[in-house]
Amino acid sequence: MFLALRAEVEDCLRGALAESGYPTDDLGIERPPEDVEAVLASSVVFRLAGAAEAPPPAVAGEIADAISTEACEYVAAVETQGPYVNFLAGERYLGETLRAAQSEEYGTLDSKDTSVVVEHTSANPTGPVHVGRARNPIVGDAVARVLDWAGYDVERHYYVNDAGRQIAVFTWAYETFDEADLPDPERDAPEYDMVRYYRRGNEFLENADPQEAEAAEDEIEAILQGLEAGEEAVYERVSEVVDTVLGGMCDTLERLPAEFDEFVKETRFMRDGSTDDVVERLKTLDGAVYEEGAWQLEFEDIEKNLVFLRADGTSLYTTRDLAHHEWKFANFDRAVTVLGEDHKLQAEQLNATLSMLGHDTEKLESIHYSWVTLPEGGMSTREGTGIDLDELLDEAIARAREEVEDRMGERIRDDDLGEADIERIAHQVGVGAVRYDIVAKQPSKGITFEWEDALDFEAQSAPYVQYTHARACGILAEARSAGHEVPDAVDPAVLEAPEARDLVQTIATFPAAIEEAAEFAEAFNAFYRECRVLEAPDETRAARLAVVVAARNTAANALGVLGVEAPESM
RNA sequence: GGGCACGUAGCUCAGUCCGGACCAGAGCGUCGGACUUCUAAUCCGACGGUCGUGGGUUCAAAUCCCACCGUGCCCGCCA
Repeated sequence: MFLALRAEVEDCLRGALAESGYPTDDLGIERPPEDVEAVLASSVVFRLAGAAEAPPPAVAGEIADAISTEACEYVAAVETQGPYVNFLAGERYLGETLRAAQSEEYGTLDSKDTSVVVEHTSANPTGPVHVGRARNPIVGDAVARVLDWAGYDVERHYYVNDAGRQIAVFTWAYETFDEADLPDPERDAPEYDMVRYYRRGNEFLENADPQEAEAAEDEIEAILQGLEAGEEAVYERVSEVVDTVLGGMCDTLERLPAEFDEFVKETRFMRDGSTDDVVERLKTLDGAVYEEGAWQLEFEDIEKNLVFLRADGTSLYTTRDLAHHEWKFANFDRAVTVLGEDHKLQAEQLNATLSMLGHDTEKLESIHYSWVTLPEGGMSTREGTGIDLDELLDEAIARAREEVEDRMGERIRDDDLGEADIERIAHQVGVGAVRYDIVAKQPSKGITFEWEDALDFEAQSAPYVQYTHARACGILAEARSAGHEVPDAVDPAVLEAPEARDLVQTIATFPAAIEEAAEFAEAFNAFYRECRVLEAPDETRAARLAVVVAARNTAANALGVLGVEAPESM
């Protein structure tokens, strides 16, 4: 309804401006501050400073007078307040919102008939997922959910690096070292088991005497060459390592949950010849140069050249990623990639190159996030420093569980929560708090990991919104057992309490701003405090029950978009 | 050294794109209040800010421009 209201406001304003002979290119529509009753407002008068001769408030009055609300469905009145033109919504707006929000699908937008591939995480399969990387699956999964909600056909992809030097090192190390010489794994899971070889291999390459190191480098080089040549045997050796580690990493990611429709391997674009094909086309570009035995590409506004073919004839990560993106262009309408900030330069070069190859890079979007660091510094899989995502989730659930158990004693509601409920709530709240903490912050900002901040169970956190959902469910459960029906149609005039009206107005903006979950929860809690539902007179109770259903659906969907579970009790 | 981000209350952050009701908001923490009531993981109030610093543009700047300071990332025939 909010979207329809906004469209109506735009029409009214544009019409009034045209009538008075003012430009209509910038309508200046905005949300007014909380203490103003209007749903939408316009500061267009400021932008008319030159064209209008009169003082701003007078111009605002002139515009307001020129608007007729008779033809409007949702706009009930237009007022001015100083230079601002304010638009107030009518009963119909509330009624329609309430009706729309009765649907469990509330907030979804119509299909856009556009496919979009969201690539996220894509961490090298070298070891356990650590917290430094954890922003990627959480942000990526939330982006995919939002796009899905917004009507796009979304596919989630994990791009698997199974062709790089690190993987060749890993494969060599796995085949070379003996498990008996390795430390015990930190956890009983495949990636924790495997990462020990990787760490040992890197350690060896750094510290071994030059002759031994060189022999190892020859073996690593042979693996890279084998992959480049498409040798099946080499591919199988590498796959054993990659698939094992990746399988373990995915078990961890599923706990968030972050799941994927497809795992796209780099080697795929070597085996099907598309990497070679890209290389051939790159060589013919104007910016292509052959220097010191390697093929490179020069850019107009990027200082650094892109080497796309090594002197030994093998391809590089970005070369394969070019083939990968051409494949995306061929199969999807749009593509979004979630990447760490360390990939910024690479992403710029990728984009510039794709555009030189004749692709429309407007269809691509990348979201860069900054690393999560520890107070004492960064995290590294190779060095084994940092906190693993498994560890964070375990701790989050354990702390949430403590919290649930603490609260059991002072619980008023007698709904007999059993051990299974405690387990469920601890899981929902713990994981939800972690996700919310990550999603609530702009990806570009650095985060220093602190247990206390990541695991906040109070206001402005996932549990805050989850709690409103549980409260709404509680009311509805009581209503059901008392035999109260939720009415099909509601006369909004019955909703006299300002808190009820305010809540419905907040619910109305949800489709436009799904991330305003906390704001909505606040409105619900005010309603909860001031408006008794079950003890109200019949007609009022019915209307308020409809509001509760609307609120429950809004809470469930706001959480759903963030990928957080909505508990029916907690 | 060059490029890109980030810098707002003690702490964690909104607001910055598209300057206007913002003489800046929220949560946490601190202090004080509210459970005989549909879940107190809630609610109400108080305290708390040179919007990194200095210039500039404008009727108007946290928001735009310039310089500087601090932090992070990048500048590999690694990914």
